[in-house]
Amino acid sequence: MPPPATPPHPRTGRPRSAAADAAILVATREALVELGWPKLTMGDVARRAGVAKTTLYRRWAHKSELVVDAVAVLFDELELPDRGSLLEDVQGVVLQFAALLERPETKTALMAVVAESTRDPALRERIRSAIVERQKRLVLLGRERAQARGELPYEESPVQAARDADLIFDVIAGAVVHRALVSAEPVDEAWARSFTSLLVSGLGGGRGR
Amino acid sequence: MPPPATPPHPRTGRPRSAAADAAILVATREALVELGWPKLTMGDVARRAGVAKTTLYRRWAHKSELVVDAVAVLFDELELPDRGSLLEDVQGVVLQFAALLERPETKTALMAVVAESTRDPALRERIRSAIVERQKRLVLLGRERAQARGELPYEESPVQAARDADLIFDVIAGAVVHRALVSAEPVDEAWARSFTSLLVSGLGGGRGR
Amino acid sequence: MPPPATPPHPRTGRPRSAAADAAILVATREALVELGWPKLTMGDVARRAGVAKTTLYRRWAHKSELVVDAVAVLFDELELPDRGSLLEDVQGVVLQFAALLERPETKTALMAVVAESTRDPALRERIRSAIVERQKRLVLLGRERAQARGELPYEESPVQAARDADLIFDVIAGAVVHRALVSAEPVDEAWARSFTSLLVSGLGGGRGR
Amino acid sequence: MPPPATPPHPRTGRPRSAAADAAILVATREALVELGWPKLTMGDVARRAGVAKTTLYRRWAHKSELVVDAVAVLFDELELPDRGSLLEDVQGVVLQFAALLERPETKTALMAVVAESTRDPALRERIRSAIVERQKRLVLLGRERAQARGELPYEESPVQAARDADLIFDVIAGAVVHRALVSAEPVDEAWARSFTSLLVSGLGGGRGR
DNA sequence: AAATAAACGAGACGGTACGTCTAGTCTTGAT
DNA sequence: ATCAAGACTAGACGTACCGTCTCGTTTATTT
Repeated sequence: MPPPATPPHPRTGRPRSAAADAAILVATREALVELGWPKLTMGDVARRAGVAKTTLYRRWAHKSELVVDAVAVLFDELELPDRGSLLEDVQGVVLQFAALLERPETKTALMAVVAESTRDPALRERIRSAIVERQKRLVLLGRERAQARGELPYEESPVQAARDADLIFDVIAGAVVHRALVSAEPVDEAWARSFTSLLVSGLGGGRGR
Repeated sequence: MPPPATPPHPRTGRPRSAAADAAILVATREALVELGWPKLTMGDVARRAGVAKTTLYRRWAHKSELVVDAVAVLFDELELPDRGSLLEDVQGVVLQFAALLERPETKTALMAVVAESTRDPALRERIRSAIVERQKRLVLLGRERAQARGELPYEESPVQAARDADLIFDVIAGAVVHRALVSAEPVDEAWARSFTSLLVSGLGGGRGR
Repeated sequence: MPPPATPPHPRTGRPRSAAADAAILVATREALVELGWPKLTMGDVARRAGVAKTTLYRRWAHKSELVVDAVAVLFDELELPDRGSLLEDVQGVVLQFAALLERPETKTALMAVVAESTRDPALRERIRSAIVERQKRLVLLGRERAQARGELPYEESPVQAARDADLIFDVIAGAVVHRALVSAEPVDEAWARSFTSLLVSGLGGGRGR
Repeated sequence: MPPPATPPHPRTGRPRSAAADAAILVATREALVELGWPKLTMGDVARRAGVAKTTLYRRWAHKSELVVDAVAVLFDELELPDRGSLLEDVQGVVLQFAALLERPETKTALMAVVAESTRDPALRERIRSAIVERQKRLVLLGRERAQARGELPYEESPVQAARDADLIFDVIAGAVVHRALVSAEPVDEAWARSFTSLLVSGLGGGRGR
């Protein structure tokens, strides 16, 4: 996330410190771990980053935008190793995602910024572009593999393919988030297996529509 | 919501005003609609309810607990009218739930209190008992009906039945919440149909297992 | 200076703490001594007084008003002991006033609030009522004594008497302040003698008008 | 005001802009008129002068020194036209001085820098040399004229002459400043007449000593 | 009827974060 | 070495809100 808010006159004057950018994001993650979202303050982040509050506000207008940028990078660590079958691939990504949501930075921050975003379109867009859209790649990759294996048919239209990917993303991410944060129950291997099985075979247990 | 925090000596002295209880919850929902979670203040709620701040804090220790109670009652309005098939029943509850999440009170408050609860076990418990557990009734009822219709088999063990209900609840609620609040896309009839179809038949379209 | 700014509804609610009033004024004088006017901050005064900033701002809207009230009481310590002659009485009060202006609280604060008052009529009025008008008593007393001793004639009209007192006050206070703070030279016994002599006898050395 | 702070190596590199010097002082006076001392900011002065803040700080180390220099030149406009008698000469200079103190630049700035100077010896010296000492010329000139007219005796020793001039300067300037800024009453012709009369004849009305 | 006990409205209290502002310094590229 | 531009550190500003407290008052139950 190097240049979060581009300055209007990029030529003249002293350039912005890239070191400050990085230090602030690191400090934000640290503060999230130690304090959690509600006790994280801009002043504290500045102090941790060894930076003046002005420097922080010059880049991020609000706490929520700063936190989105600080946390987004963690989501990029998610991977989809080929485990041989659709079922096992989904199961793997579910557990990875659950582990990510167990990290104190993300656990405390994700729902908070989403909550904030319900009243702030700019923040909503930032969440979408920095987190949501980027992670759909996992769904696309998983489907490609399953199609190559013959586990799933090839989509008939690209429009429908995109819609399906969105749906599957909401179902997987939504279920894990809801289990982990709302129901506040562990997302362990057993749950992942049950969920994956349900997702692949359906409520009817694969006995038809 | 009956008296939320029972006083220690319930016999003597002036009894608590039931009118205040109600006025506070109404005022809280009003404030949520107008201001949203982050700008809702205890002082403002007290002013709207025509009540002193003391009266408010005598009943709810924190802003988040007040909001949970104020919002929980809205979830009790969810119903599961018998529409003749499992598919249509799920579709109906999905749309109802989506409509509820479109209301400004719930939209702004639900994720906020969940976010807060990641660091506050008491709040987590309050959310679970006031919202999560109460709404699982919809899953249980839906399953009973489907079993009666022969659309679903009867569970073999009560333990497994409970686990399955939890799972299904997380999947349905999670998908809708994620679609509506995180992806910030509309939960319309088309999406509800696709989602229901996926849920009932699975990724494999009913051919798998 | 107990009630600096009267609250609008004096009956209801928790009454203001008189202890806070006193602690704040003491803390202000301490801070003036240690830091001087320009480095005195509202937050620091609050900290010293063991009081929240809110409590301070509830009573004094601006730093300058607080300082006027904190310093005014020091001026009330000025006295006019009867030393037997007009010349010696004036000399005595000049030295007392000079000693007061040497104290770090007053030295650093007096000119600062006067400077501020050039743009703030309310502050100007506060200075006038809290300091200027109260100290004119010294001129009035000194004149009475001199008249009783036959050193000065009785005034013909009360209006003229008031005007003369104002004039003499401005001359004495002005000269001492200018010598001490603007010229920044010591106001010692020798200077006090010269000044008194000039004041009583005039430039012409008493040889006529 | 020639270059206020001489650079260490006056030979090499780009020479300082004399236009900047002038523009800064003009801008400072403008800002004083519009905003007054407390709201005058270095950034604003720089903007008004069309100059970078660096350029400003290269010449004046602190806001107060800049203001002293900007204001000092106004005091040089004071004159002592020969009005024929000591009494009338003093009266004239009193009214001129009062008019100067009525100008918003000086009214707001003079007491402010004096206040600042109570804790800053360098500033005190700058005020003394740029304002106080320069204006003593008026006292010296007035005395010479009065001596030539035979209204005042010639001093016996030059040391005593200097002391007397200092005293008279403090009395005149102090009285006018105190009347105008502390008592905040108008210095009009009537007051000037009363004051001059007191100064020349003394409290005893010329009968004393 | 009087006494007791808790609830009530009002608003002051300590504490703390907010986001803005200014002082004065530093870093860039251009003159 | 100067300049304009603008980022930088440091820290005060005055406001807002939280959750607690201290008043005087009200309303019930218990004596």
